[in-house]
Amino acid sequence: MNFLSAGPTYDGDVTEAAALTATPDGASTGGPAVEPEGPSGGETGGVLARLLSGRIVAGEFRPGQRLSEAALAQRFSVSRNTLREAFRVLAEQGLLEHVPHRGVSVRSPRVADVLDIYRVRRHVETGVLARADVSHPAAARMRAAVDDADRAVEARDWVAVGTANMAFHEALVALSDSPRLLRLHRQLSAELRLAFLLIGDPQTLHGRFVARNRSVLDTLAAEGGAAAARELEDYLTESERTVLGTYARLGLS
Amino acid sequence: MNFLSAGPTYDGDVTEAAALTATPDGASTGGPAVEPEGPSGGETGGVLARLLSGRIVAGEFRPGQRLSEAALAQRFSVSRNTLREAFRVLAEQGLLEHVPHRGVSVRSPRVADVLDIYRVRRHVETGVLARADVSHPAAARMRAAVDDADRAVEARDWVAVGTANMAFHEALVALSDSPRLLRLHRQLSAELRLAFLLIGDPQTLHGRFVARNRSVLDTLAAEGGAAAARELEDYLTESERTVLGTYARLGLS
DNA sequence: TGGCGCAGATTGTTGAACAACGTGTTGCGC
DNA sequence: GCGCAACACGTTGTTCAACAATCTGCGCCA
Repeated sequence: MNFLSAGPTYDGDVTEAAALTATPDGASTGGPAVEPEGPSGGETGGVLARLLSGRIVAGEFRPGQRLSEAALAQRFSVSRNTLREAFRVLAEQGLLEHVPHRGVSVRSPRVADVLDIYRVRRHVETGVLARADVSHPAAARMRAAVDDADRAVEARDWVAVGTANMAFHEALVALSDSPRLLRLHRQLSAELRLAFLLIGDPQTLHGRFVARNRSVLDTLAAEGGAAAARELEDYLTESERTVLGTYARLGLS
Repeated sequence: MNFLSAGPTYDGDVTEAAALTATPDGASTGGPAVEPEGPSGGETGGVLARLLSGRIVAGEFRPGQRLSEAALAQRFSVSRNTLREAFRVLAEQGLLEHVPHRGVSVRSPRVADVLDIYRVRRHVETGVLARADVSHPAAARMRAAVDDADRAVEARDWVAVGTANMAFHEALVALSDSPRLLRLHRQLSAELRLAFLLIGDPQTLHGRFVARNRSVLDTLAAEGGAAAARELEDYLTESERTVLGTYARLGLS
């Protein structure tokens, strides 16, 4: 049976061609950060990759889910070839998994991936923080993210809490003024978000660490980068333990 | 004038279809490293990307050179669509630069890129070294790379010196057991090699630091990771200064 | 029950075609 | 002669249809 010809099977729009005419979302949180990089452009391939990336981390395609070339090509009104170019980009970024004659699926991070992601995050974030300059513009963005998170917690808006949390850590890495570290961190965040999608429950995962963000920031201002880095390391390790615990409880990987 | 129709203009083979049937080269230096990752597979797209990657870092395509889709597709006997998939992979890795309606060209690192690459290298390599375990298998690979480099210096084989030098640093990062750090480092090395190709002169760039590799390794064994990390940091900074000096002398970027 | 083979579906890749965009050139007016 | 617009050409962006190769699920037979 060919389910491609059955139009009414879809839950959403039949096609989403309009989504490709404009940039899907800001992708980044803050204003004019470092970012002189990126595969940006105006052509469909790059736009499609960013669009898909946003949909994936938003949970529209769940971890492990297979993405059919024919179905998605029709859904976004692009050719299979153009879609495959976007697939290659996202596979290279670690969001999709490509198995040669079996197509692509949304990456489903294993325990080993979670361990590695947190190891690199600790490595990068503590290193950046230890060398950080408190007067760097990104420090103000960290402060703003903490304030946003507080407001979101008060409003019980856990999605906004998660967004503010990610903005905090991204601003933290932006302290380094390194486009490559920032890019690496974005990819790690995206991968980690897949792990969060896999285990669900954004409240406990994000909500618990809002106060600690503020604490790290205060320590940075009061005692300097080294002390803040030590605090951040403990914080990240505890976060890792929470995620791994949930993995174990759910019997994953 | 269309130089595509002029067959005898080529210096090499007219087509290189045979190059796609087998893996081009080991890509990695050592044996079974960490590497559970990678867009590997058996299909042409992935093989082609690795093949092109090897050619680029080997200097067959020079930094800044434009890569015509039609010409390369014919040269490697693949379709433009397949070639474009490989282009997207390599652009994502930072080896190629993609400008929307102007095609791809080999990335030509600017001073800002060199600064950033060395910053991240220092960040990663010193961090790994500081936490390193001397009994890790990768330490033996570091030792082997140092020995190889010595032999290559004696034989005045500067290409082999460069290879051994890169093997040393890759083994160093492998001490972390982190696939993501290793992957990041490989990309940084590839980008840095583009900078070396841009300024030429591999002898002074690689040959000067062979002895220091051994020294770092000895310090690691004798005094531990922290001391070795400090030494490596100085070493990398001096290497950076050499590269930037050459950039300035040549009036680049 | 357990393996075999077959049919259907999906991916991998190709070639041709056309639209869209950049670039260099020609020719015009000043 | 010089600046500038129109044009022609080459290249990239994208689509479509087709076919080979591979995977998957199912029925069949022993």
